[in-house]
Amino acid sequence: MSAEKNTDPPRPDPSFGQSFPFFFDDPQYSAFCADNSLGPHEGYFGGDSSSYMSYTYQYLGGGGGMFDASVAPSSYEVISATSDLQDHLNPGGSSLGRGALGVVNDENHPLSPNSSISASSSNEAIVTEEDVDKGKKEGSSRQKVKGCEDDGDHEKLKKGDEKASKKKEKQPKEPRFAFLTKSEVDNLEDGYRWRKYGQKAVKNSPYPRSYYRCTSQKCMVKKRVERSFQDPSVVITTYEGRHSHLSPASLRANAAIGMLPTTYFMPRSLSSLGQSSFPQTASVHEPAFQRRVEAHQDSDKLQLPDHGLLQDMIPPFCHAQLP
DNA sequence: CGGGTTTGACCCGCGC
DNA sequence: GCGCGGGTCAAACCCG
Repeated sequence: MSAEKNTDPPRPDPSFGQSFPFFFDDPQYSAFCADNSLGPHEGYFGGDSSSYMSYTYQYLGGGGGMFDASVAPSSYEVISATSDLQDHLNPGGSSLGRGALGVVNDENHPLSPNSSISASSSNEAIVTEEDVDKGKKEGSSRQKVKGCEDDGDHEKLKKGDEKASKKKEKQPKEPRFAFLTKSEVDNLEDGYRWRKYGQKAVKNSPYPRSYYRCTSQKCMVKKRVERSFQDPSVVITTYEGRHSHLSPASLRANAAIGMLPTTYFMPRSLSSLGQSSFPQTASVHEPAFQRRVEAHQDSDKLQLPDHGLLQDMIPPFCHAQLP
């Protein structure tokens, strides 16, 4: 995509924070915590709107990061994906304080009502009910629900029929995954091809929000890109849905190095958390996750919710590898 | 010419 | 019921 036009609001000078090393060699590909501190990276994973999972992990030097260098973005730094997305989307609201990796499933909200999270580490992430309520309010927006399934038939229905069908079959929302990224460019290279289909001014923010769809046929994945009002150097990218295909970049890269296209990298901290010197926490309300996490709590290990889900949702440079 | 972007109009659910 | 605001559509435009 060649460039946002200069109709965009003035870009802040990129003030990239302290970075720390990943497993890949290219020094461009680095990441840091939202507070620019080294150390564990925290996140939340949720299964549905009434569940969530929090975890903490550390990028271990030389062990592998969360990022697939072959398709990693080249001009920005991933701060984190966030559960305080709503806060960034809601300028003026109180901050949750930390960046966090999050699946924003839902009725547009990453966390369940009455939920609270605390991560026991040097990077504490706390989500309060207040935050949840705020997020709920902010997340009151909704999307049109297409009458068509994933059969790739994007033909427009007649307005009337469309309306009717929309009202009836309220499809469950696709899971969402939000990234905070320090970048001077809004539209981050993530290995997939996107077609912009809309742009809207964001209330209380000078920065517009752009809407993209995956250009691949039959792939209904969307992403929203906007700049944080609170920190204009931060780009908030929200992915929605699961790619039904591999990313072109991933395919290219894997072909180049003779890998199977389904091979991804996973941080050592995720594949063998027991080796991490940092404490991990996992608090989960969703039963399925709860069982799995509890089973690992004694060993202080973290269980990711669903690798398949994550692989489909997370941008290719962030794919997790099946253990 | 095909594919992507721009942008105003439109749709729709929610809150008041 | 109405207005607001987020999300989407689609025609016009741009560009390689």
